[in-house]
Amino acid sequence: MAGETIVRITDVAALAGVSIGTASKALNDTGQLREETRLRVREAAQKLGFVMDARGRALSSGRSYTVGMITTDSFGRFSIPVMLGAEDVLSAGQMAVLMCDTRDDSVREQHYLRSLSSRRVDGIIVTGRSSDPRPRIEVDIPVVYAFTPSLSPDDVSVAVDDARGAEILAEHLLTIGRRRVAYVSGPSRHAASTLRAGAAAALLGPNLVAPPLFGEWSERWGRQAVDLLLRQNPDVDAIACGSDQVARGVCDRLRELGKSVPQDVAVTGYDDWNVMALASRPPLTTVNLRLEDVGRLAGRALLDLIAGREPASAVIEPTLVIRESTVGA
Amino acid sequence: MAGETIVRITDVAALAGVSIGTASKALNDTGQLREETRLRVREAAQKLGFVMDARGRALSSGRSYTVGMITTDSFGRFSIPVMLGAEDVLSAGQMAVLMCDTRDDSVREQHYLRSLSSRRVDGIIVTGRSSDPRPRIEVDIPVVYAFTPSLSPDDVSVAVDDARGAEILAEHLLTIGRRRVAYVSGPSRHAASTLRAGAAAALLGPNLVAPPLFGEWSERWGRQAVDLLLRQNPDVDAIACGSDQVARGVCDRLRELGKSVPQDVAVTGYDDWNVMALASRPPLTTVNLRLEDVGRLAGRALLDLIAGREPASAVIEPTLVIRESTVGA
DNA sequence: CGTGCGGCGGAATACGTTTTCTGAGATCAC
DNA sequence: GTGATCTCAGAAAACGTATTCCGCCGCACG
Repeated sequence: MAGETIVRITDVAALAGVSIGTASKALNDTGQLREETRLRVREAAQKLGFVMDARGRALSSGRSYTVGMITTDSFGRFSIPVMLGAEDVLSAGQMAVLMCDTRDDSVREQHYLRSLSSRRVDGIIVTGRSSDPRPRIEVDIPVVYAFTPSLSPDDVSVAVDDARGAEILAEHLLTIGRRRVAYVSGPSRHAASTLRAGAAAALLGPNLVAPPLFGEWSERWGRQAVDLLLRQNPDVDAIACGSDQVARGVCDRLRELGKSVPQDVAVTGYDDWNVMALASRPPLTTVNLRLEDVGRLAGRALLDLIAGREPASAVIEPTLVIRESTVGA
Repeated sequence: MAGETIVRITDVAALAGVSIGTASKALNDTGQLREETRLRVREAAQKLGFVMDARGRALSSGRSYTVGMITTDSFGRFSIPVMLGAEDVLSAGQMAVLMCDTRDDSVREQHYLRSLSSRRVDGIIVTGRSSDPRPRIEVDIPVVYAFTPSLSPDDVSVAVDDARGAEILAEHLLTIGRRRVAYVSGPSRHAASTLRAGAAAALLGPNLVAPPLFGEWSERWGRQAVDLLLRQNPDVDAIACGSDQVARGVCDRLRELGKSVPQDVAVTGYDDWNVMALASRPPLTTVNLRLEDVGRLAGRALLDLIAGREPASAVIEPTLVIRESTVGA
């Protein structure tokens, strides 16, 4: 175990009394060998503590068993769960993952693409900060886009269903009997932001008391929005927010004004970011984007692509998470 | 550019009219070649868009130009900045980084160690969730511990100076004239937690109005702690907290009780976690752990180790970040 | 008893580099 | 003009594995 001289497949073959080609076949479950021979080789490998040299394998098989994970997000709040999910299924498939944080810099992106190409990775997963689509990357190996879909419909993307998330929350508010709903969104320049606001508005119809308010992704904006809103619509009975951060600000301000949540006003967030959704008073009803599932699916799709199959793009439906900000404690 | 047939060093050599060995030397700045020859080869490589095949290189040079990054932290709040810093200097050194998230599972850790060993990585960076030391990993290649130091003093570790961070904050509170200070810490089972509380207490001396309070890393605990504290010591004029989360809870509760921060009570956090420190009302004075610097230093240390040099362990001193929770707005 | 066939394992080659060793030519001292 | 010294570049041997043939053996069949 601790006798640390590196053991090659040659050594395994010698101990098992077979040729090195045979040893290779035995260890990889390829070729046609008697079961007994396979076993003998495996035992020899076991005994010697053989770990295959990935370099040799990569060179001769043409497969590096390595994939690149490119993110523009510096491993932020959204890309991390995606990466964890992807890494989970990839490493179960014996793939190693090279991390590439481009920081939204195209020079760095080029650098990483060269590095990955030089390493002959079997494929690439691309993810990022937002669910807005991005330009495709031009390489001739398998690529899967996760969370941040590709603009090109020919690419394989695993996205989240942003509109559906907003609808789920709107339905929930209607279900619990709210009829005077307001929508407090993030910045209008985010496609996801307007998409969600639009979907919610469409579903709420006349139950929406005012046009969606656009601002920023912050608690401060949530607090400001409450003031704006109550001035025009003092009888609002629910506020759907574009993010958990905004929702938390909304809750704080409502409490300060003596309105009780959810009795007077129900509040919903978006994202199920624990540090916001659970710390809020009261904890937030929100939707969970299932980003780990997005990552997992993307990982599987990439494995499929590498194996020569043709996975389809997919859209993951978020799930409703009900907490005390909409249903009485 | 787009004529995508893979180009090998052989092709470069042919175009430059030299042997493949010569081409290799020219591209790697090794051996002795006429400058003109080097140039000729480089131009040929340029023209053909040659990118070196890392597999061949790894096999024949013994260097994979790849390092493993092992974290127990699922890429959490602490490990991420560390990884970004490390990745920054490593990728500048032409190293690729394999990500390995062990999720605190020793089975997964073994799996990753096998994978890294199989890939013949040049070195490993180990990081994690807390600044508490951890057992070393037993491999015979260069390893540097970042943020989470190794228990063994023979290993190279880059750590944060936890005690010093607490002292800096305590000094700051004394400097602004506070003389009745309380300390609200995290869980006592965290070494870092007790270490910081101890260091602050020692420096504050008689200016500490009560023994440190231990609880958990949450806003809720911060709010509870305020109630406990004011019952016994209604005249407290500063509360130092074990984390920004706790401090935010403290601020919220103080405000609810009609105490103004910082006029009545100054509050300090710890970690400079933006989403807490900046969102708090008022924004928190805290210490920044400089985790990216920790990562960068660790990366450089690893490069040194790989190059055969002998870098020393280091401790990074946190910096004070002054905001409105201690100095009047 | 010869022919063909199927199951099994070995030999050889390929993968794309780096690196060491060797030798050809040029330069220099005498 | 001869031998020694240098400068440069090529030939060839690694590195560790996968894979493609090829041939051997034993068996069934005619």
